[in-house]
Amino acid sequence: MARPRADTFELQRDAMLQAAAQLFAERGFAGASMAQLAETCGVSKPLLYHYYRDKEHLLFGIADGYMDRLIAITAEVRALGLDPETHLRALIGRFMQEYQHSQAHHMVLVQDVKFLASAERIRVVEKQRQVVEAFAQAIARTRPRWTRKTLRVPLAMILFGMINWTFTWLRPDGPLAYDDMADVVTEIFLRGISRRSTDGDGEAE
Amino acid sequence: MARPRADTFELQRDAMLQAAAQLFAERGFAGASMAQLAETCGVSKPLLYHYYRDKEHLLFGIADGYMDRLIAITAEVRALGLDPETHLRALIGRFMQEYQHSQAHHMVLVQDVKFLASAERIRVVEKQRQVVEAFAQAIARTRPRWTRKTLRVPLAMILFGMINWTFTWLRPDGPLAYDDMADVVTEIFLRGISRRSTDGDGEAE
DNA sequence: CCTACCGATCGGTAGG
DNA sequence: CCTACCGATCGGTAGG
Repeated sequence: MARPRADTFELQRDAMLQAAAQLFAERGFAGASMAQLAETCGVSKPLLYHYYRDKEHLLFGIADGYMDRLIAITAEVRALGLDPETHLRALIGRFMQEYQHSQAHHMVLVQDVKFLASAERIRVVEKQRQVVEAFAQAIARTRPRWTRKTLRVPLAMILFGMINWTFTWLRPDGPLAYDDMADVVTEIFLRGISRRSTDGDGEAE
Repeated sequence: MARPRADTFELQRDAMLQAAAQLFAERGFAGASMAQLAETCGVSKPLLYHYYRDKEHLLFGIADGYMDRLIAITAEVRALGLDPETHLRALIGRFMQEYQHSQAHHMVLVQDVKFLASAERIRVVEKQRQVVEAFAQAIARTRPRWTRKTLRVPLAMILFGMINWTFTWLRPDGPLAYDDMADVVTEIFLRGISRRSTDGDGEAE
């Protein structure tokens, strides 16, 4: 009873975060103004500051919340208990599905995290590390015998390159579907890391 | 005799462009100030404006000049007259070598081209299209029989993802050498697109 | 939750 | 009349 508008509060807060993600993605964090954002949201600038302490707090909300979503996906897929190759396929597929609806959030994550203060930036980077680790593990499990330890993370980053770079060219309303892209990427990557490739030492079978 | 300091002029101009690339990469175009740049260069702000009309002109110089460099590399490799697979290997290798020394330029290209006015942005994007086309052609030549037309450019973008994403994680002074990364990427990609993969229609052999 | 403002700094240019 | 360059400050706008 003390806070009858709690639901509305959260909805309003989230709507502002979505609008901020869109604006930051378009103009960059430094290039976007709080006045523009207030206008987009149809509220006054002071009201914006009622929901978020400052501009950077909006940025942190976007990046941190998005990373929580990506970490949740890795956990959901892990809970399915799939065999290694199906597991990796599922990870790639689920991520591409998420990307299709999170273009703004992802662009903010890539280009604007550097504007966060040290403590907040470290929190976000640590969550990114968790996601990379989930992929590195999934990759390693498909080729348990040969993967060189030094290539564990680089292989994951190569895979992330293939799917994350789509933010520069793939459009949700374009001719190539995200699901098809996921299939193509999965095929290329699994074939690419198959027996003996990318590995020259004695651990190979 | 009329312009005895022409050489100095070009050197000074280029030094400013390098410093601007570094600063824009670190703080973003909108987040970097001309005062900071002038200080970094050890010159007055008005002198900066003597060499470059305005802030955006610096940005255009960085992006356009860098694209000229990348286009030149595709032309140099093409002039070698290599067989298809060696040609693609050479392209990847030469690009990774260039990337090792052009981190700032590439980050500016990816994150700040949106700040260019329409005409300048279109000029840069057109040069990017030329580089993508050079890669798409090189890829298609390695698998002349089966590559679906709809995947021509997407395959090139997948390859660019693998090498361009390195700007988010690979360090020139890190444990993994750029040359080794080029080898790993080339291996994965060539294996990945080998016979029948990523293609389900009758054109496959 | 608004109008009305602030200290500071922005990109760009004046006179000399 | 050109270039190369300075100290100081312009009109506007940023985050708050």
